[in-house]
Amino acid sequence: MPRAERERQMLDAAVRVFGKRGYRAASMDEIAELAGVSKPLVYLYLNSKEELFSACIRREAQALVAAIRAGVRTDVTADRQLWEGLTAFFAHTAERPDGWAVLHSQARSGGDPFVAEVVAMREEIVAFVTHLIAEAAREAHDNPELVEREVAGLAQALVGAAEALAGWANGDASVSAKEAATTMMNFAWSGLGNLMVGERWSDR
Amino acid sequence: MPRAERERQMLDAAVRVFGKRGYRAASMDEIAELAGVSKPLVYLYLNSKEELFSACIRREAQALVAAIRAGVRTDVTADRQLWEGLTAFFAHTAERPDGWAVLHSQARSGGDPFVAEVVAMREEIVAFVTHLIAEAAREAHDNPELVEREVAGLAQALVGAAEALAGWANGDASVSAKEAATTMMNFAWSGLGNLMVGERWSDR
Amino acid sequence: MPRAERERQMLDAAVRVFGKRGYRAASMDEIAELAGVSKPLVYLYLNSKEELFSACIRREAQALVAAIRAGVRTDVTADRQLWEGLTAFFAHTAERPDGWAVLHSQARSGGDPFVAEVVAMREEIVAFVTHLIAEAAREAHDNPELVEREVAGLAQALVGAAEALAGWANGDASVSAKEAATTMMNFAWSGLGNLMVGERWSDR
Amino acid sequence: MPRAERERQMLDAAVRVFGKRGYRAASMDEIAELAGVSKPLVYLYLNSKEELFSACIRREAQALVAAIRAGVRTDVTADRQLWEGLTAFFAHTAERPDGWAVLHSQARSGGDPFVAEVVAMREEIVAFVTHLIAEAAREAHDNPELVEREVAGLAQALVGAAEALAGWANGDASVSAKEAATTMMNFAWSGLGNLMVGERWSDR
DNA sequence: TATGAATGAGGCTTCATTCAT
DNA sequence: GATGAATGAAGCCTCATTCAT
Repeated sequence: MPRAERERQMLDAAVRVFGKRGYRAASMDEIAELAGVSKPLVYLYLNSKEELFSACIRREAQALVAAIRAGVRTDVTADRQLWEGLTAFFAHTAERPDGWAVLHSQARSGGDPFVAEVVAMREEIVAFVTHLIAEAAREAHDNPELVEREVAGLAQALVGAAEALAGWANGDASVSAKEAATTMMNFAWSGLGNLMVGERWSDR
Repeated sequence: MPRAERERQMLDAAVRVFGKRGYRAASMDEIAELAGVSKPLVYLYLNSKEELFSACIRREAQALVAAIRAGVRTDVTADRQLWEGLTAFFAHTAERPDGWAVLHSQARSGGDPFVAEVVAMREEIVAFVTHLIAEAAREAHDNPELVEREVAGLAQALVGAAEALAGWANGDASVSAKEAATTMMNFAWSGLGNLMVGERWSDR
Repeated sequence: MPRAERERQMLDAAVRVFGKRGYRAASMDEIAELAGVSKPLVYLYLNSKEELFSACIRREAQALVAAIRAGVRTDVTADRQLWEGLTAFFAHTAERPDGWAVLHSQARSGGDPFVAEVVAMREEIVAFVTHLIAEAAREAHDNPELVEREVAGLAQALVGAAEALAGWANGDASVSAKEAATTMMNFAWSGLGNLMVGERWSDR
Repeated sequence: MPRAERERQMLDAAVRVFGKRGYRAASMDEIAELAGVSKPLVYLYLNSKEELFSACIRREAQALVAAIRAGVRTDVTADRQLWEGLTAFFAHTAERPDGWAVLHSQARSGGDPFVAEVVAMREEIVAFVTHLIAEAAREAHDNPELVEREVAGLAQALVGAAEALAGWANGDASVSAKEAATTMMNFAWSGLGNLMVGERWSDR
């Protein structure tokens, strides 16, 4: 069997096991068995547990970012772009729960090198959101009161909210990607205060 | 030395080590040494690594919930209550970073029993937020369109956003609890759409 | 059982196993079993295979040097001192064959850190021999032709000859320490050329 | 590429790696890579690590013995023959340091089968030296006091001294083969006692 | 109350070796 | 003649946990 395919099998297995057990609790034995190969082969191709975990993080991070990019059209209004990005995000995390667990839960507790890798990906998404907020401000004739520092906080909050909703939507509640995205837009775009008086965000 | 104080020392050490290393990577040796006692004593008082970690989670969860409760007056409007709760939350997590790391990062990757414990605490906070949102809806003459299922999502999103902001405020950026809470209120109460046109939430 | 005694047991076992098998081929399992303890205890007391081997080298080197020093009186002529030192050396290596194997055969093939340690010990002995040769030159009214560089070579040769004789005397042939020392003196002090014409060195 | 040349390449690589790392620490991977061939080819030609190491020992041992034989004329006096043999020995070990390391340091710590092989070579050299000493005794009208057992010891000592000088001359000090051989002759033929009073051995 | 001494179990990693092409 | 792909076996090391005092 060619090397590339074997590597994919191994990464699939590793993402599954790391996602369920965490970095430390996962055992190379279990990963190798799930991949259907012997342990030495895993080491021959991926060198060490640490590099294997890094490879998982990188693969899943790139897949997630790519999915979001693919879901967003660039010739629509900022709020619409945000909605599309959120929809793609919820759809992707629902489709690959173990990959999402690796990125969201496990990479953060594995120590500095892994945290750095997942933080880099998160920064990319945060930057995208920040850009959308700035775009929206321009569309609304540039609100000068929105200082950069505050925008950064808003973007962090928005991403954090989406992350939390992803866990909730794919877990206890069973909510479609579009529903989750709409909830996010009502929350983040319209704001609770407006929701109280009946104003909602709508994708039409 | 009385047992209660010894136990507190051990829990302090355990929270510190678990917070920094994670459940699996933490070693009972390091905890005992940091606590200044011998390992058998740790086992005598706290039985096992698993129970010790559970005890840490419980203690930190109760402390966090108590801090939030203590910060919220009940005789003010719902949005004001929310602001006070957020302020208390950010202040507490800034004061006890290791405790917050245990609850937020480490407990989630330690396996089912621990996840359950921290989920229970989170539910308590989510319930409080849910209650506030319902209260607000009542204050605004009961907006009948807000169905329960959607409120649940909104509460999850709000809590997630706050969690993300906590990490951001105490980490890279250095933001005071009040600033963070204000950012949250602008984000969650006013909504980005309104911010764009210059409408902000204010605590006055 | 007190720690000091356990450590001695472990070092005894380690010297035996390292001496027979060499650094790489020796297994911590075999050492622990021969010492009558579990492997973790070996690690608790001696940290790693590398440190354990170093400890063996140091202990055996010090014992050998001490034995030689103890066997040499300082108030006799240089050739007599040399004879006494050689006798002590052959007696000691005959008594502790595994220790001698560690120093002579195994430490040299274990890599730089170990080589350095055994080289240091050898330098000590070479320095002692060098001193004796200089002393002898003084007793013979200071032969000015003996330049320092040549004395160094002579000392190396003498020590090398003794090392080779030790292996031979304790191995194939069975030769007493005194016989071996006498052979060495005939060889090194009188020289083959003189032996040919019947002149021997004698300890009387 | 013809088989003979490929085998030579492999042995060259193996001698280099075994000489530097020792038998156990050397890896077939490194040897194959240094030889520029794939591992299965090494096995096809040389069967196993053990046989490969044996082949290295045999090749280097034969080369050393051949070099010594080639350097000694048989129609000169015994001491002159000895001097020529020593010169050839020092020159050869200086030229092939890895080969000498294999024979001197590594083969001895690799276990019985290898020790036997290198001991056989050493015996050959010792026998040659023994023969020279007997020859010298005959030249000096047969000193009857030199019993066979003692001659064996003297030959061992002489060979050991030369081995030690080889390591010293090629390592720390930088001494030419002729200088080293002369030092050896002063030491072994004249004896320290005579050196003290100014009598040296000379090759003229 | 408190600890020095000790271990069973398990994980990461490496290596000599072979097979199918 | 030559190799990419693959593995059984074994070694170093760590850790949660207990016992005797």
